[in-house]
Amino acid sequence: MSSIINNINKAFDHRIRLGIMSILVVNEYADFKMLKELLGVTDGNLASHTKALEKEEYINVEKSFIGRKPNTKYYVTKKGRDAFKKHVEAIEKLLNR
Amino acid sequence: MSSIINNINKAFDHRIRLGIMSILVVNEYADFKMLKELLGVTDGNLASHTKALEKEEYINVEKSFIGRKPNTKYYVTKKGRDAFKKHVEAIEKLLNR
DNA sequence: TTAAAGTACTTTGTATTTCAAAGTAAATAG
DNA sequence: CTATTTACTTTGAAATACAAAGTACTTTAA
Repeated sequence: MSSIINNINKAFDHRIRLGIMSILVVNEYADFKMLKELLGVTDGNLASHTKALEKEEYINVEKSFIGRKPNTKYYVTKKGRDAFKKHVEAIEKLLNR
Repeated sequence: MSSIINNINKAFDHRIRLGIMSILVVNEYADFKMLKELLGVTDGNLASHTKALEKEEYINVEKSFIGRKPNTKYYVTKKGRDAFKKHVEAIEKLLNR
């Protein structure tokens, strides 16, 4: 049952989602445009990765209008922050065996 | 062109391949059974991930018989070791921003 | 001695995931 | 106005992940 990769969270086991989380844990929030630019990904690709994290309740999404333009903000949840911490620890443990 | 996830190597961006590499960089070699047990994966799954790393020339494969039983040993290549080092540094950089 | 179970993989096919292109809708620029 | 840009969402094909089944033996044990 227990293996050396057991505590690596599948939800974070992709560079784009790892990037999203590492941005959100230090920034409190980021909007679609900011994530897109920092990560250098296409729109559709980013949307599907944020959706996956949202589904797990690791981030939440707040839609509003800034002036008359739509704006989507992403926040990490408590659950997400905790899970990410465990994930990072698991990676570090794996790499420093 | 350059983003915060740019130096993360797609070939290592999966927990199983990350696990395989982290085993191989410290052990010089591991056989199929050892990898399977350490990682807790199914046979077919392990085979496809080792094949992916082999294709990139990050590991090489040596088939022989131990007694009368087939045995497959995996070694990390120089190229693999270098690429993995860069990958690990990229992850660490990302996580400690 | 032969049947059953185990070992060490490989092959196959489906399910899931990833991704970019195209689509939508409103804003701003010319 | 019309054209382009911004800010996303939807769609569907392609790639990937995965387990189950298959192959080719070897070992156990009745």
